Amino acid sequence: MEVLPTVQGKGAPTLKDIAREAGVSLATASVVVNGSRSDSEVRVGETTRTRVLEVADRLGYSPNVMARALKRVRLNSLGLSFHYLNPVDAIADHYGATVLKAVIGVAYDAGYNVTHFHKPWHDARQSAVGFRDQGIDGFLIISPAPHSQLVSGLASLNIPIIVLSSSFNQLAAPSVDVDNSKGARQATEHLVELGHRRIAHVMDYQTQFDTISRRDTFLSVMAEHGLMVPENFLQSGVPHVDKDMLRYLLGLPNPPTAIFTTNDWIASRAVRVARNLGVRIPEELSIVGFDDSPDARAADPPLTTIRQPLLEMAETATRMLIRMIEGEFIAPKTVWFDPELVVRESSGPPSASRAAK
Amino acid sequence: MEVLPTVQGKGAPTLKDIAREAGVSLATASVVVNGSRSDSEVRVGETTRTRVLEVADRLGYSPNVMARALKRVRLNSLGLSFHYLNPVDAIADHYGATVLKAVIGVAYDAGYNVTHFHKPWHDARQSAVGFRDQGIDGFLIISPAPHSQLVSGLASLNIPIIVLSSSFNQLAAPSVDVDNSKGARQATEHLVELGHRRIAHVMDYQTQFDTISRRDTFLSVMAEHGLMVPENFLQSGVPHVDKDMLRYLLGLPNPPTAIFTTNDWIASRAVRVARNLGVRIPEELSIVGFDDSPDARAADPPLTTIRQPLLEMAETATRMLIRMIEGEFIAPKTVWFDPELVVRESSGPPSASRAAK
DNA sequence: CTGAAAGCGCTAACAA
DNA sequence: TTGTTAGCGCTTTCAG
Repeated sequence: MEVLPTVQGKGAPTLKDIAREAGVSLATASVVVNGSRSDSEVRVGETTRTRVLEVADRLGYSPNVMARALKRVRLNSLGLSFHYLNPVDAIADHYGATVLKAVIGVAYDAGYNVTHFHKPWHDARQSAVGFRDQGIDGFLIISPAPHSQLVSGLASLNIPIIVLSSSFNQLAAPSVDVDNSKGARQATEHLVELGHRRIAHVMDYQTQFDTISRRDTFLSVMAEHGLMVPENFLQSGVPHVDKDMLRYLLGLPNPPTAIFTTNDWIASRAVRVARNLGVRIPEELSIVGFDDSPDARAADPPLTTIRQPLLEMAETATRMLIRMIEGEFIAPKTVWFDPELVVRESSGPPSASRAAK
Repeated sequence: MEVLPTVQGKGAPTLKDIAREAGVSLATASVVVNGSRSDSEVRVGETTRTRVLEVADRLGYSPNVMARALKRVRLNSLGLSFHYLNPVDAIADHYGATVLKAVIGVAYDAGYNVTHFHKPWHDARQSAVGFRDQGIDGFLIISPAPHSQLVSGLASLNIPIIVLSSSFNQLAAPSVDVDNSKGARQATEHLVELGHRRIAHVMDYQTQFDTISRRDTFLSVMAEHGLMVPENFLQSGVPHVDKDMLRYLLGLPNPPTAIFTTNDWIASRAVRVARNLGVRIPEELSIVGFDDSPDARAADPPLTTIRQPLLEMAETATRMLIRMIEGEFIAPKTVWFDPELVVRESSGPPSASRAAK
């Protein structure tokens, strides 16, 4: 029976062991075991090499990452810091799961592993310092708060970082984001082209950057078309669209014929509440969301929405990080991804009677 | 060739730096900086101690985890291996996000961080060896396949591991799971008590362990009550309940008056398809799910379901792992969590006409 | 109370 | 082609 290697620290075979066993020097063993230099094939004789490899295999050797790290080689390890502090909810689930999937996939393919860092962000400058020696090569910061000191802190320490989904100005690091403004424009123009004139907007009550950008663009586009948006057409969900809000909106003297919401989660809630209120969609009310999350398909009727290519975005961010880590210079700019209008069944032309002023 | 600076190589102050700066020896600095022995308070003079601390603070010192690890101290780091290979879908989203939240929360409170490991599982024995020196103290394995070699491999290496959501027999490690059998019993008996006699079951087409256990218990309970389950009342979603299946089920000479599904996702699909088919729920058809995921609440009507305390389960698993890592012996048994029947609006007594044979 | 010294496992000059 | 050697930053006896 083979001798089972044990946990690190409990006598796992070391390079020294295999060197002794194979009758070569430590250095030779090292070179063989991790084809260090490209010319290593030449450096070590074929017989020696196979012998060493054989021993390494027999002993169940695997290099001690920690020791290797001490030599200031890259650790091939990414830090990931999610910034959705909210309790798990429908949005966070999908967003987080998608991002995680992308990051892990790309990292794995590139030979990196990813570890979570969730130290408290208050006192972020301090945290940043703490991260430095945690043994990661770079950080991916997911959706940090607008003025996150974590970003500036890490950046000032010269740690490679990429920011995802939070591309405010003056960001001290490269970032990846969807073009929220373009998406909001697509949504608004879609509705306008269908003939809607009275369009309401419902946003999350949290003042995230993307949320604001979507609302502002909505307002600009409406203005460009000479359409007025009454003050009370601008609502905030808490964070869902509740019956009262919708009833209020639809009970106005000149009710909206369409609603553009800041995300699919809110939109799908709105659809459901509307249906329970006996409002037919899209005949009596059009609703357009944002994200194209599973909520959009699951809604009944399925949502017209703005697709955000989250998976690709996260993959791109991860690749950028790895390139930075591997020495490439990447300017602290934002890579914008184009959103895409996905027309499903929750939007249509306003009915003649309602469209009439 | 140049060696690119890694995060930690960036000229961060070392213990040596602070020792020199404070005019003490390396050893003293070490003792002060990480109150090593319980009697360290005594070991170092108060003045020296404050001076060292002050310098450390001023220089922004933080210990190099890698170097410390070399000394075979615990690394305070957990490995996490998710086993949901499927593309991100609604179930995986919520399951994964909840587990991750629990694990990270508990780990953080205990001063551990968590890193993802997703090396290929085929060739698991090999992978296990590879994990050993990755610098983690223990592994949390989420929902491994029934005969995962990863589990046995890791176990044989004597690495502390805990398995979540996959408690088949002969497991070589402690595990945490919901009592699927009890849950299926609650669901089935709920339906029987409401007066249902013809109950169908729809499961995922994947043969996961929990799925099988739920179906088998459903059958046992039905048998205990002397109720027959025709062969064609046992269906598999692909993985959703499609129109045809439901139409088939309801079109049978003696159609079921209720359906118990293997999870909420399938149940919520079923509810929606039924509604589109013009079937009223629960008057004409009762549907009971499993999990109490967000899908259950989001369904219309909201689902009666079996609540699985996933967050607590994952937290418990993490705590167990940490206890193992810290030296406590934990027997390789399963800790079962009780499921709980949550009655909402998707279940009710069968209507008189349909209940009649 | 404090310092000197010996490594942890590995890599990379530099020798041979 | 191979071996020797000097650390990486830290902890920890063991002497002063």
